Amino acid sequence: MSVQQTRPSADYEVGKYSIGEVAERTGLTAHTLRWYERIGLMRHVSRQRPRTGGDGNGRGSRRRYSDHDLDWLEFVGKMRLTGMPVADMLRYAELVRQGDHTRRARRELLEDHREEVRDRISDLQSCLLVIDHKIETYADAEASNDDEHSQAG
Amino acid sequence: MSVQQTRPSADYEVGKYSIGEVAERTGLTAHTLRWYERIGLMRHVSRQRPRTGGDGNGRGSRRRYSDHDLDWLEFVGKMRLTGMPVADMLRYAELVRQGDHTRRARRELLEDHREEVRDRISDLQSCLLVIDHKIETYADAEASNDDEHSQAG
DNA sequence: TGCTTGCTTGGAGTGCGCTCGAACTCCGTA
DNA sequence: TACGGAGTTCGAGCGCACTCCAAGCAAGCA
Repeated sequence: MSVQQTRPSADYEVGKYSIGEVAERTGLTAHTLRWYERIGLMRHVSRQRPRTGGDGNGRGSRRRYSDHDLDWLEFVGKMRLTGMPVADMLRYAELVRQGDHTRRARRELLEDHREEVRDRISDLQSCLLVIDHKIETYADAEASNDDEHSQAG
Repeated sequence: MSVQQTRPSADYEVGKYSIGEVAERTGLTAHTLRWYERIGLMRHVSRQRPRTGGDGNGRGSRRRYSDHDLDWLEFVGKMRLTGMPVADMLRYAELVRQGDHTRRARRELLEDHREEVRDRISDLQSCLLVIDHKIETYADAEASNDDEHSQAG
């Protein structure tokens, strides 16, 4: 679940999972996984070289996702769930690729996003109160079997 | 703020506000207000009859929004903010138009939506923890000036 | 050898919620 | 009477985040 800075296991970067398996695990479609790679939201996923030769990059070569890839996808999934635009995630991904000296920028990006998420939560909570109130009003009206004729509602 | 079943004031339904005023008050654009009406998300807004005659419905007649319209727009705004799809709000609006016998259906629709909002809030809260954790990790790394070379992060 | 299943590519298409444009009308002020 | 500004209509266009398609490749199995 965690996206860590280092990994104990040596095969953390080894391609193990087909696109189908990853789709199933992440809930994303294979289409979306390929699209993420195409737009640069994921680094280039390693390919399985076909037995019939070639360098593993021609048509017909297959993606093999590593645990590292899965961790990244999980993180991306969380960010998407919080409504971070793909463009911002791309920016973050680029910072990661640029190396350690971008850590401060990444942290600031996340801090800005955290503020947005907090705002969003409080928006939702205040809307929830409105919904609760309205449901209560309906429940009361049903209970008392009244039949007033307002259009508001 | 409230969308009530009845209103004390007799002019609650009287058209008072131009589309520009309503746009300013609600934060929606005039385009969006007209679009809401077109798709049926608002009842037909009353029109100001031009002095040169006509029935007030030709090209050039102007919308006049009432307080009732503003209340409805505010409610719609809340629902939009919580991510209710326009199609669902349309369904709700149609139920309102159909009259009091649809109150139960409306309540159920709102209850379903409330569940979604609650789920959304808890999603956001759990994502917030992940973001917090990640920011902390970055802050620690910055504080200790370390320079490990992982790609994850 | 053929068949099926799963994968590959680049590019086109989709659904949502607006957003904008063109051409026109009305109203108030000079 | 002219002009600017706000409003009208219908319909086309846009940005986002996918989603799908056509044509072809690869591997397993009968």
